[in-house]
Amino acid sequence: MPELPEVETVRRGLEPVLRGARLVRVDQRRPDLRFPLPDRFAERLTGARVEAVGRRAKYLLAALDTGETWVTHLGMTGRFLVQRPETDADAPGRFTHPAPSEDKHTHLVLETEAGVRVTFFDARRFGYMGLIPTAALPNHPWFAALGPEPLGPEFDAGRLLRAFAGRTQAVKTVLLDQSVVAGLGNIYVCEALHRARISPRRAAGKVSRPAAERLVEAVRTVLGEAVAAGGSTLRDYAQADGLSGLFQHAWAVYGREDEPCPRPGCAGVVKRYPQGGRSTFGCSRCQR
DNA sequence: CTTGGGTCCTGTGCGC
DNA sequence: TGCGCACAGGACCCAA
Repeated sequence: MPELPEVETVRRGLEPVLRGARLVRVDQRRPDLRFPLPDRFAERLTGARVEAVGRRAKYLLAALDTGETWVTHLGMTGRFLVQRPETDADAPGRFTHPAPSEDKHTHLVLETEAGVRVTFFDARRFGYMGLIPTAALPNHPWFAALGPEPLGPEFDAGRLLRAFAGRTQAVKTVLLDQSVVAGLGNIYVCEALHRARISPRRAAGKVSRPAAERLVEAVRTVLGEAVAAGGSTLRDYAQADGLSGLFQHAWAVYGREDEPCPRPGCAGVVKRYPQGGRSTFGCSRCQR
């Protein structure tokens, strides 16, 4: 999936066109994504004005003037496409995806009063959406157990150590638990652990305080740099404007099996191995 | 309680 | 060229 940097990048792409915009047309193409869409979903969106476009963990939040928030999780392959008619006419072929109306993976098409079209695609349909009373968001099951935002002030070594305490599970696996810290996924966990020189296989409960401090710093740096680069562009992911993020070129270990470890002075090689059914990338030389 | 494994769904890229 | 299989950013659910 899009992890935190990709979701934040999508948020930044949607905000200029959705904030303050009234939704005048909503075309819902199917009754469900990963889960059933809300009852009368299109009707409840139609006519609403978007007051703010936010993000919590990997969730996009569009607060509506109806008192509800339209919540989207992109899953693995969910994408938004923004089309401004005047821009598209000047830049044909800018979008790598087929025209929304022709694509079988187009599930939702919105149009704002200003004539901007926002299309949601999701080939694998692991994504999901909800319409939740804004006041009830913090108590909703999707949000109630989420851990701190990794780029926010609540994420620090003390809190991380408390979450790790007593856990024998590998630190890599624990970091993917959204209740420990919210927003990391497979790529950025591998990147952060490499930067912090911690083995993905180390038991979470055996991470020392200095290592936890390095880890907090590494998570912040990796995510911050990725956000600044517009996220990583993966096979099924593009920014809301159809352009590419650049961070995939900055990956130190992810997708770099058998390449030399990029850490200066380290003679190791990047290895790939499964953990919990997913691929981990790391250097066995400098990560302990 | 934690932990591991299967599950949802489709597309792509590889070896044969 | 076709076929089967492994694998892909997530996270829920259940059994042990």
